Amino acid sequence: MELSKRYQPSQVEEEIYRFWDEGDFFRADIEAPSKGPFSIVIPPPNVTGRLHMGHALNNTLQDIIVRYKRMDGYNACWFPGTDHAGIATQNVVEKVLAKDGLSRHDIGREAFVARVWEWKEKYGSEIIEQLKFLGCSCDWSRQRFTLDAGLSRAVHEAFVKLYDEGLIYRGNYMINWCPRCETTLSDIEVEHKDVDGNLYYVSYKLKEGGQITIATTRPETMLGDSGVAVNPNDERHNKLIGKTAILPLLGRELPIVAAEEVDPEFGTGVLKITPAHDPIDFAIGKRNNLEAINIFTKEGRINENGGRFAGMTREEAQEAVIAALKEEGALEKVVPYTHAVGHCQRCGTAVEPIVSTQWFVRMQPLAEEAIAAVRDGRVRFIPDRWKKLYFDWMENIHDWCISRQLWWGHRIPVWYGPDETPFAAHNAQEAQDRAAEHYGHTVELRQEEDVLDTWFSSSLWPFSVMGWPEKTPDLDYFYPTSVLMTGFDILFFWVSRMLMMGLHFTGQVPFPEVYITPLIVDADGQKMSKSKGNSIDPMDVKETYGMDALRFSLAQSTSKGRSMRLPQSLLDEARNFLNKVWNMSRFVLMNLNEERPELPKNVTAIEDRFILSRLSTTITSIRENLEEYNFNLAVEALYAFVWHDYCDWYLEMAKERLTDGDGDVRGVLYHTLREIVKLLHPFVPFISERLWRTLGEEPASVGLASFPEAGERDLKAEARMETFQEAVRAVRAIRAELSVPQNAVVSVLVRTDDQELTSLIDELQGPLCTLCRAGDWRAAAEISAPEGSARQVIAGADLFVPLADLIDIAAEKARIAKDLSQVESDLERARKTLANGSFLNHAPEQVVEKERAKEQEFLVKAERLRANLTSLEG
RNA sequence: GGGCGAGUAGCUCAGUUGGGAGAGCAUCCGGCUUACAUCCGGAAGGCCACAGGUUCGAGUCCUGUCCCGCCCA
Repeated sequence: MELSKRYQPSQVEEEIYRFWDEGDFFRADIEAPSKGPFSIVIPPPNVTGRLHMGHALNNTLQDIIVRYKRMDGYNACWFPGTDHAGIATQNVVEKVLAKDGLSRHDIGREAFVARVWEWKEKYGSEIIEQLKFLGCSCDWSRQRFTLDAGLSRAVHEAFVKLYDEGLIYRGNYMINWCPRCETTLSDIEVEHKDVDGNLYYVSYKLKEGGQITIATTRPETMLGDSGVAVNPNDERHNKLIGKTAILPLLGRELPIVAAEEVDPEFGTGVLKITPAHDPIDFAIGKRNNLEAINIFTKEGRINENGGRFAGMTREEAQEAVIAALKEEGALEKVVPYTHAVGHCQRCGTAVEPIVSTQWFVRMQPLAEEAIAAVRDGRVRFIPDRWKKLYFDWMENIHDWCISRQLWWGHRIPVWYGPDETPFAAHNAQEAQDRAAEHYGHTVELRQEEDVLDTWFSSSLWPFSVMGWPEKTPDLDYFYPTSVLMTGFDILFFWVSRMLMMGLHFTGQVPFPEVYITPLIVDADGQKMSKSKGNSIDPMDVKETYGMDALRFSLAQSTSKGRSMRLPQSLLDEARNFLNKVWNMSRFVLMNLNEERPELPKNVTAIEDRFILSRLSTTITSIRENLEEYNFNLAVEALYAFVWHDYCDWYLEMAKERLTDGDGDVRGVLYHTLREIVKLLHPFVPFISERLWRTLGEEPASVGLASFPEAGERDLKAEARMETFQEAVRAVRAIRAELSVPQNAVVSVLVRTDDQELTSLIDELQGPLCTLCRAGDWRAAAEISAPEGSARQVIAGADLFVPLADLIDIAAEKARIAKDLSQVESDLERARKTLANGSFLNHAPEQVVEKERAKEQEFLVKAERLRANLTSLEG
């Protein structure tokens, strides 16, 4: 297989994508011999979703870990699937219907749900295809959907069990209502945003004579007022307690009650009480037996309780009420005021708090165990700090409103008898049986209309995907999963609930580790979102850079901060790197032809020992950093090794040996390349797979090859190589800074009495000459600088490059003077440190020794530089 | 109002027990040295936000301030 001169990702990715699809390489076999199970469940994306950067990041990181573990000998299984996403999916299909001028009510529940399924079958796999484009090595044979039959069973089982245990109840409470989606929302589905509004000061007459002034941001809600409250400690107003105010416009009588919740600092210190539409008012109303008057229809319009305002939207009602108050002379003043308003996370509509009968999960008993699991270390958060946020939320948890007035979702498995007694059951028959037992005879039952919050089924995901409540081999083998990787935005929605449900239903934590990914933000530090128009589409990046480049960039910028950016320069860098990888492979293969040499048993050449040692260091670094989820550090180690150690130095040194027919170099070159391809694979699966196939190695997919193991380090060789590099760089610097013509061949004289250095120069004569275009390098103790030489001081030696008339003496003097001043300031700092008595007394011995050595080094270097300078004077 | 995260080279960021400030991109200089110009070689660039404190020694630890972002109320 020939390699093109440039790496062209689109061709390669398409080819490899098909290869994986046909090869079915990611299917886990629980019977296969391995180091043991390793499993991850995917955060199931919405069926309506399209891949965004958050998905790309999250799934790239999961894939890196899964591929690494699979290569490292674990029986790795990544469970994929999608989420039925109640509101989002229902909205999508309603929009489709709307094009034909239809609403879901026009076609009815059954037909509507059928339409949604149709839609799902047709379009619901787009995001899965995109995950495949991204290179995700999920076990597609185990793909699930939160609304499929198996998962529905899990939901019914969980619901009935919680109900029977008294952990699910039905009750009339304040909930959040989205008038656009026409459903309840849980607390965390409401986003609070500051809104510029007004504070309206309204005058209420007192029945006993006189008046009071009440400030409110929402005058239209006064239509539902049933009381007035003041703080009992507020000297200005507490004498009003027990009196009666008269509601303007409607003339309703409002008892004035005492409530500690009233903030005397806010407005006038007098609060109007609308128990049906404010959580605080609800509590105050309940304590004082005030009527909760609902004034809204489910579409968010004023209902019959609003008298002449009935039928108006909230906005219209506000305007009309203000106008009427003005007319009545009850509006005292209007002051601009900014306040927080809850909005539907899904559609952005302002949420209406209303009192309504809904289904709830009693959270506290569930939370306790889940808190304990994190506290005692059964679950670890990475980064660790996230557990604080988790505790804060879990310790102040509220009951979870799980009923949704939607048609798309798990219909609540509750049936009502003729007297509204609820029977929770796995199915209609069981409900009949339970009802019959209750009533003593068969009755007609009516199933609850509402469906469950989508997150209810998601909370069961880590075990429901494995077949729970059945006792399946998968569940037995892969549960608990090994790690959960997701963004912090669903820490409450999903992670904490999975912990609670996992512990409750399986008695085990669903995952011992939770790795929280950073959030991708734009150049201004803003969250990427479709509505802001500041998001980058991964599919566009696929076209321009390829998915490997995207994955590489994402991994490279994934540190342990809370947010990360993805600048284009990073994508450029990744693309360049992959092109480099491509070309270095091409170079090696061109030189080897069909040969695939073994690594020699004993290598002797310094550069061979060096590259193998550095390879070991790199392997260790990648392994350690992946174990700790330090993706950026793993990538950095790999990048530096491949580009700098292997390409810049080893390959360059190998060139001459290849033409000389050296045997060792071929083996080392090829061995290292093969190891690099394997190391690359978790990060950039497409290009590495392509290269692996070109190498013709076994097994068929590099993803099934074993991950490299680190060998011994050879510090001696690394040190000698470092000296070599310093020498080469010194001559290159001379050439560049003194503008020695590119094609001029120079000689290098090294004055040193260091035997090792002398032998090193002898041994590496060839590469020394090649790498800095020298005719020869000569080392001896007795060497004096020829007339017109450039000079450079390296560790343990003076280096002279005779340039005769090519040399610009002034430039050379300036060059040396600059070095000298640098060394002198280093020397001075070292001297100062060592002159400090407390340093000598307090610092550890090694540190002092190190400082002494530095002083000596600088001293020698300065001396030599000065000598070089004076010799140029003459 | 409370909490969390960030502030290091022009840009994006590394810097994990406190001991001579790093990378990539961008910039400047020189090169089509045939694996790669998505490249090669060289150079320049930083009171590590600010002010205190601990320490022989602080980018790193403590306190406060400023600015930005996010979450919660």
